[in-house]
Amino acid sequence: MFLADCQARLAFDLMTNTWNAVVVWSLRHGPRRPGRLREEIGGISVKVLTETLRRLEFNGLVARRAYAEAPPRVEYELTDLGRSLLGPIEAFGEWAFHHADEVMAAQDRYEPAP
Amino acid sequence: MFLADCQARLAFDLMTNTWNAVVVWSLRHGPRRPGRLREEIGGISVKVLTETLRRLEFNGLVARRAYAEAPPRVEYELTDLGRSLLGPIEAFGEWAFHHADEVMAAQDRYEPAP
DNA sequence: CGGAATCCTATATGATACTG
DNA sequence: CAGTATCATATAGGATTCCG
Repeated sequence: MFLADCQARLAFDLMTNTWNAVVVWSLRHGPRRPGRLREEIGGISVKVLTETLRRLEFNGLVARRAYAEAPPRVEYELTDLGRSLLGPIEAFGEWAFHHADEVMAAQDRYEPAP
Repeated sequence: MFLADCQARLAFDLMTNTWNAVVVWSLRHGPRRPGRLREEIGGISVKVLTETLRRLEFNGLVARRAYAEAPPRVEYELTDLGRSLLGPIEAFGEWAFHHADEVMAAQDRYEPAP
């Protein structure tokens, strides 16, 4: 189905960035301003959040709206395309919820081959 | 549901490595030797494949079997835990299959904000 | 406030050569 | 063949500073 140069590699390029999925997910309930996104996400620098939002915008997952006010106000929200990704992302969230303990147990058990 | 330090961040750490999901997916049909994995995946170096397999092993997704033969033979296969990840991975593959054209169209349309 | 610019560091990846 | 070691590079990420 995928591997090498096929289309799913595209989806992987979208999701293998550390923050892409996290930011998409944090926009699931509606438009958000960058400052609030940073609070909700936690541990992401201004620079990386901006870069991530630009990348998501470039790929059509997120729309940016700037208002002509002072101080400036900007909001980001998911496009229809971005919302269509919430299901697959949630599938991973569900997986983690149900299997995180097994992963951690495996990590404890692990020892390198001789 | 996730963000910050919760469990789904664990799943993200598993999937945000460029090759983790690709390698798991390439093992979906059963045990594979490293050489064949490299052929099927394409574009992955020996070093990175080895590192990825070690990481998947460490997290309990993949099992390694070495046979005492000459020349050496090694096989990797998914554990039950690894197989449980195929569903979520496939969800992304399906998404890509259905939306790749929209993403590419968005990329063509994109122009940076002034 | 949003974000661009700069600098610095850590990590990821690849190519190559070498070992058992 | 499987895997390690080494080197070299590219990318990601963070911290800080400055601007409109």
